Amino acid sequence: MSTKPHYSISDLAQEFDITTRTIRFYEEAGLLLPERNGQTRIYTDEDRVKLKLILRGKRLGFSLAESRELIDMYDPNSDNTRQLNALLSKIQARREQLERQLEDIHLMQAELDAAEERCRDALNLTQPATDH
Amino acid sequence: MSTKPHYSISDLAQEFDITTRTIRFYEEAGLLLPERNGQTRIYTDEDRVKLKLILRGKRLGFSLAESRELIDMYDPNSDNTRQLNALLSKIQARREQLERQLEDIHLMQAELDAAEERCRDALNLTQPATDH
DNA sequence: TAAGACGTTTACGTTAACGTAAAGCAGGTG
DNA sequence: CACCTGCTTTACGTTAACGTAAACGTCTTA
Repeated sequence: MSTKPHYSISDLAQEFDITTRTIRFYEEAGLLLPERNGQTRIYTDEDRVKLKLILRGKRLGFSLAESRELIDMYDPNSDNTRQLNALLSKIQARREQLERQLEDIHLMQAELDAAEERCRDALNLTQPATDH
Repeated sequence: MSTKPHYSISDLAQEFDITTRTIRFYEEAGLLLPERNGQTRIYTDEDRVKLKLILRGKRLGFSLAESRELIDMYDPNSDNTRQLNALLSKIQARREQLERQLEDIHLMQAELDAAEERCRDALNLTQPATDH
C-alpha cells in the first residue's frame, strides 16, 4: 500500500508561492479537480504534480489552455487508440517549441554576455587603472 | 560607409509575421522609436534588431516591460556609470531566469519522453505483433 | 461563547497585449 | 479625375489570468 498524502489549498499555495485564488482559478479552468471533504478541497500528490506542471508551463510562457494539453498528455486515462496518435503529434509539436526556446535562450545568453562586456568596458574607461 | 537599409512598417510586419498594429503598439509602449518621413514611420536595422529581441522575449514568456529592460541593456547610450552597476545586476538576474528556464525545458523534455513512451506502449497493446 | 484562523462561493475589477473599426491623408495609375 | 494601395491617428472592444471584496460556514482555542 502506497502512502497517500494530501494537502489543503493553502498548503499548496504556500509551497508554490501563489494565492489560493490562483489555485481555485486553475480548477475553474478545468486544470485541477481535487476531491472534497464536504466543501473543503483536498489535494492529492497527483494534483500537486499537475500544479507543478502548470507553473512550469507558465514560466515557459504557455497559456493555461496549453498547459491543460500538457496535463492531458500526462493523464494515463487517455486510452482511446484513435486519440493517441493525435497526442503523439502534439508531443512532437511541443518538443519543437522547446527546441526553439532552447535556441532563444542560447541567443539571449550570448547577448547578455555581450551586454555585460559593454558594461564592463564602459566602467573600465571611467576607472582606468586598477593597480591594487 | 556602411549601408543603411530601412524598412516600412509592413516590411517588418511581414517578415516577423505580426500585424502593423502590434508594431505601433510596441512603439506606444516605448520599445521602438522609428524615424519619420513626414507621418510615415521608417525603421532602421537597429529597430529591426530591437523588434527581434522583443519577439524572442515574448517566446520566452517575458512581458513587454521586461523586454524593454533587455533593449535598454542593448542600447549603447546608457553611459551613466552609476547606472551601469545596476545594469550588471539586472543582467545577472536575467541570466538566472534563463538558467531556470533551461532547467524547466529539460524537465519538460523528459516528461514528453515519458508521455510518448506511455502512448507508444498503449498503442502496442492494441496492435500486438508487428511482424512485417 | 467570542474570537481567530481557515475554508467556501459569487461577482465585479484590473492589467497586458493586442484586435478591430472608422476616418482620413499621400502618392501613383488607368 | 477617380480609384487603389499603403500609411496614419483615435478610440473602443476583447481575452487571459488572476486580484479584491463581500458575506458566509466551521473548527478550535482562550
